[in-house]
Amino acid sequence: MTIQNDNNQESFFEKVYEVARQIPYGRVTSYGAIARAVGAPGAARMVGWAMNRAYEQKEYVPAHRVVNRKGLLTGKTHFPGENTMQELLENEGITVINDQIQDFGKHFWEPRAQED
DNA sequence: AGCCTGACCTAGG
DNA sequence: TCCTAGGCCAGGC
Repeated sequence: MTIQNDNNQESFFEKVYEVARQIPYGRVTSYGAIARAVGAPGAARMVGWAMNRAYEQKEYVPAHRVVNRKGLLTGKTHFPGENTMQELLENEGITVINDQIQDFGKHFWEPRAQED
């Protein structure tokens, strides 16, 4: 049975948050990857915006684990403080140099819509 | 109500 | 191979 029906009622943001919460500790993913996971391949920009509102969500959303496809911390400027995002990632064992995640492909985690 | 912007990505020249 | 343009959905002015 298709799971899409159940979750389809949830708005784009809700899906994004759900997927974002599934990002394992010490892993990172990209906006576009999440966009695909929620069924909106071209709406990568929206994902970033959803992350902007992530802090308003009841459940914690690891927005710091979401970067662009290059592995660059493009959203770090939107975090409180200066290197908050980088510090959070480094705290999880991810090396970040000059806003660039090292071994990005190694830490990359491809999300998938809740089909479990 | 219309135009512009935004934590991006893919495609075409 | 680098650069330019368009698309995506929602919110602000």
